[in-house]
Amino acid sequence: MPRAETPAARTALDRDAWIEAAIGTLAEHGVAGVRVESLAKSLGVTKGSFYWHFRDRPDLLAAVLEFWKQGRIGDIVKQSRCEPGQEREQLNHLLAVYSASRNRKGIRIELAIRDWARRDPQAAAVVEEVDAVRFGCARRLFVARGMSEQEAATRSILLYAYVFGQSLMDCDRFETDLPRARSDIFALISG
Amino acid sequence: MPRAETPAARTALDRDAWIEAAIGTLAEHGVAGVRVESLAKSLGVTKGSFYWHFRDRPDLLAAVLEFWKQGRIGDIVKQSRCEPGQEREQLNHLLAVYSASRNRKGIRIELAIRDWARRDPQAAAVVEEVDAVRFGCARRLFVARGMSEQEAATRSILLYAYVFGQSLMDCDRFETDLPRARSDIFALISG
DNA sequence: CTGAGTCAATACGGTAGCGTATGGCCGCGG
DNA sequence: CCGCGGCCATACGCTACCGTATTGACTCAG
Repeated sequence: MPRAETPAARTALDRDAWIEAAIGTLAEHGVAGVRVESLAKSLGVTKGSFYWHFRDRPDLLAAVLEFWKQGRIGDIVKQSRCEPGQEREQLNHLLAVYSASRNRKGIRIELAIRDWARRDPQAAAVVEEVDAVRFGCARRLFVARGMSEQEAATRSILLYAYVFGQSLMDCDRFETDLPRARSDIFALISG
Repeated sequence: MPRAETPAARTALDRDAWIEAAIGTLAEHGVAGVRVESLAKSLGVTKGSFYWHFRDRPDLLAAVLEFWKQGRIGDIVKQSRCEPGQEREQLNHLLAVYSASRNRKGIRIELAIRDWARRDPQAAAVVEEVDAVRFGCARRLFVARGMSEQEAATRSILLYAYVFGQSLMDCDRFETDLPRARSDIFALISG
């Protein structure tokens, strides 16, 4: 089976393979768990390959952060764009999409990166950027519904705090009628 | 300076010293960061001492979990006890006490343990126990204010999700008038 | 056909951490 | 004063990593 890609494209692709593998183990074991040799084994190669594509481990981690940042920013602007008048539905959509029940993998990645950010300034900067964009998107939706800037900001904080906080807990344990609880909570947050 | 303790008391004390040191680095570097040799160095001894007091590293980590569990359960029942009629104030008190602005250290420990719990069943079980007790306390306060079991449960979920979620974010970046935002949020959650 | 470029395997030295084994030191009961 | 148990130090072997250096295989252009 011949390779269809040009050499340049192959290089780029392989970097991405490493990055995606890294994100996988990041989600499962945290930053401390992404190690070049175990990554190599999971990819079926040796680290000889790794040090071809990356200068060193920090280089890979920086690439992971960049990859994640682009993905998250792209996602939030897509998920929060809506027709005028549909803002409330769109907010509900946001809550659903970012909740832990769907999107388990994404949540795990998110939590791993936020944990990482607590110790690494690079990661912290990326998380801050992503948060700022998300916050702006939510705020815009609230304002479009006629709320004051103040109230929009407050509700946006509550919204994201709730989303991330929920992902830290196992709500299923406490509430049997979770769908109803969620819709009640949505009503509280969204006004 | 002679030691006043009996040998038995000394042993117990030393175990606690290791546990507290472990919790310190747990807060700073996560579970992966608590290593017996670096812990020993920070305590001014060698690991020869460690393996006297603990069977191995997992033994220490289990002790850390137990210590934390007892502390958290004791704390929440204390913080949520109140005179009849004071329930709303007590809920506000809870929000204040568990928010990140005060209690930084506690929050860091909490987050580190929750991150740990995502990969370790032992830790997960402890977190679940603590969460259940906390949830029960909050629910009781809401019910005492005359809410239905259903609504009390829903608001309790929102309350804790907000508290933990907020500790994951740097809200200061988004909102200049944070005190006002907080009191607005409290009003939304607490009804 | 050959030389350059791409990607990976292998082998190496170095560090950090775990757990064990063993040997001291020191205080206390006999 | 002796011995013993509580507490710690030292030394060791082992594994898991990191990063480098070297070499090899395979591909293409000229």
